[in-house]
Amino acid sequence: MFTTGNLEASLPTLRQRFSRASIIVVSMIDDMETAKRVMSAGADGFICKSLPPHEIMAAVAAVRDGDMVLQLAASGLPIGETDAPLRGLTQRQIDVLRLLARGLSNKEIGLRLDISPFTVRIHVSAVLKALSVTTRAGAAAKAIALGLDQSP
Amino acid sequence: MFTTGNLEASLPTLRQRFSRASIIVVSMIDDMETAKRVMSAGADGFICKSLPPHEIMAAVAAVRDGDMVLQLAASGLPIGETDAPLRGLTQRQIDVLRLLARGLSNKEIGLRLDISPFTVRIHVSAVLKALSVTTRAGAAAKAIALGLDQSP
DNA sequence: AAACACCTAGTACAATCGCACTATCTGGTC
DNA sequence: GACCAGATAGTGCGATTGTACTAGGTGTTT
Repeated sequence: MFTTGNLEASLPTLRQRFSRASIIVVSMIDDMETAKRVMSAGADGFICKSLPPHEIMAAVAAVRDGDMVLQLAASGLPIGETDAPLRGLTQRQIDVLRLLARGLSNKEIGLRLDISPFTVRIHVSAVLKALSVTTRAGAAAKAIALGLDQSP
Repeated sequence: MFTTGNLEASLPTLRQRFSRASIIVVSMIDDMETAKRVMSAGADGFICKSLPPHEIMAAVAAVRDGDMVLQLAASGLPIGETDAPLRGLTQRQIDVLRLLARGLSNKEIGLRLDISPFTVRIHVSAVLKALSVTTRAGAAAKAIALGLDQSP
């Protein structure tokens, strides 16, 4: 992500040095001509920063997934809503996540919740998938960010 | 990379949804207070866009490598390292911990810091011992509780 | 020079993790 | 009844983790 101005000159170099990165320009400028020039300079996306956060998020996600995005406030077409990550979690999964975020192993969580460690693994896998992470450290970080570190 | 303004509100969500990404804010605003607020919101770096392109490039590269960068045009001081609220940890251990707390594996951390995964394990073990935990999920939780991913 | 702290890199090993399956039971819905 | 979501429990397997060693390099301190 980037902004225009002097930085426009840096775009080709950026594109070259970080050829595998996604570059999305978020600018206060809401002008199609500027947008196209920026895209030509090597950006994968251009979005006006006056747009609501969830649209910016959607644009970032889209670019990360390989899409090219060019979205101005004047011609703003909606993309999608960002859902709260906790919405998709069941109560049991939250129970597991809370203990996971304290550093407990599957076996320890199982003892605490009085279920088999195998079952804990099922819940942990679901939690990782729901939070879009692949490790429990990442899940713990998100759990803390969501305020799940409080004692039950 | 990002810009301030409305986007500041998007940063926590961005940090959450793209927990493994590096976020560097490039802003026309050249103010320490703003910079610190942005860093607290989840950015890995803040740099004034009036700075010359090569400095911006260097900042981007540094952030990609795991450093935290806070660089204003006015106070030209090059880099504001994360001053350790984590006593007993070396700078390298903090580097590792910060990446660990985002869910990166030892291999990924090694690639990011350009060191062997074996060396990463050494640092991780030291971190776990220093934080009195036995798992990286617990370390991630403590790291966040200690404000590792924030700025004082 | 010697001691110390730190970063680096490797091997070895047990334990755990994460994923992909199958399977049963319950409760709610169409 | 059929269907589905959720919780439970298990096996199998490759990858990862955490610990315990050895070992070389750098830089600082005494």
